[in-house]
Amino acid sequence: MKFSKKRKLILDFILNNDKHLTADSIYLELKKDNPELSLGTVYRNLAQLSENELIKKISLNGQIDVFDKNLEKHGHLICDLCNSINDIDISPLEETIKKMSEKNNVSMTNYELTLHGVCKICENEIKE
Amino acid sequence: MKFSKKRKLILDFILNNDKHLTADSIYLELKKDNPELSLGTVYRNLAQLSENELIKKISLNGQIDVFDKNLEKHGHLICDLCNSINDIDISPLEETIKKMSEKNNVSMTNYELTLHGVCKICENEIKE
DNA sequence: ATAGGTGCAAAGTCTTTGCGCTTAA
DNA sequence: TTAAGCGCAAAGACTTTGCACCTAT
Repeated sequence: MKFSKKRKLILDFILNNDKHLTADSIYLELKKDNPELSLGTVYRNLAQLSENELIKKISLNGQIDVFDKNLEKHGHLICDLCNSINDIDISPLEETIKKMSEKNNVSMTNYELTLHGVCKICENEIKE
Repeated sequence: MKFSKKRKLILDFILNNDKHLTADSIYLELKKDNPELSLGTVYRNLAQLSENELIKKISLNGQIDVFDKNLEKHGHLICDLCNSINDIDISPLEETIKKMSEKNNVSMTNYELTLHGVCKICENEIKE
């Protein structure tokens, strides 16, 4: 994989960002300082970078794909109110899920867990 | 909610089918005997029926939504080879997930678990 | 030198929607 | 009767792709 200027730009942006980013949000943000950047390039790079496991592609609630710098196995919490996405540790489930796949007689290659609820920030706003 | 002929047609088809169906597959299948059926109607009915909890909308791996007659809480196994979707029992995780949401300090409303791997049928084909 | 990357715009896929007609309750 | 549903076709949202030019290696 070649490391073009655009590719570095996109990768750095993701690595230096704590949010879960959509292709479009990356495009819009980077376009501010790089007006010639095209959305197609962003999509092509996100595909390339996630194939090469430098970032992680997450298909959560259908609609929009989101990209994550956290390559570790983890779950997501999507807030019902603000739609924010937060990573959660799912190591406590690891064992049970493995057993489950054995019980179902399947050789598991991967799994995804997504919780829906109200995030801490929104919870606090309600209390006020 | 009114129970029009088309709505009954679509609901019955889902309830009498064991597969996880996409809007398009429902449309194509029903159109055979109901040539005037339109895809918009299928989408509108699927939305309506799942809002009223007669069927369940499942957004799995991003792209396409799928509809399920199984209203019980359950997980899904998507086969890496044939892309089939099978329901799996996730009751063994219930407790741990609840604890996890408490630990993360969020009021959980729902969760989804999807396993990826090789289903029994494909597994057997490989062995042969 | 050249395989791979880029911008741009067109096309693709899935889903929603506006409109005038139809139908269940 | 009338709110809700329908067919149709157009539009939306997100993503991919073809092409001619450019650039990292």
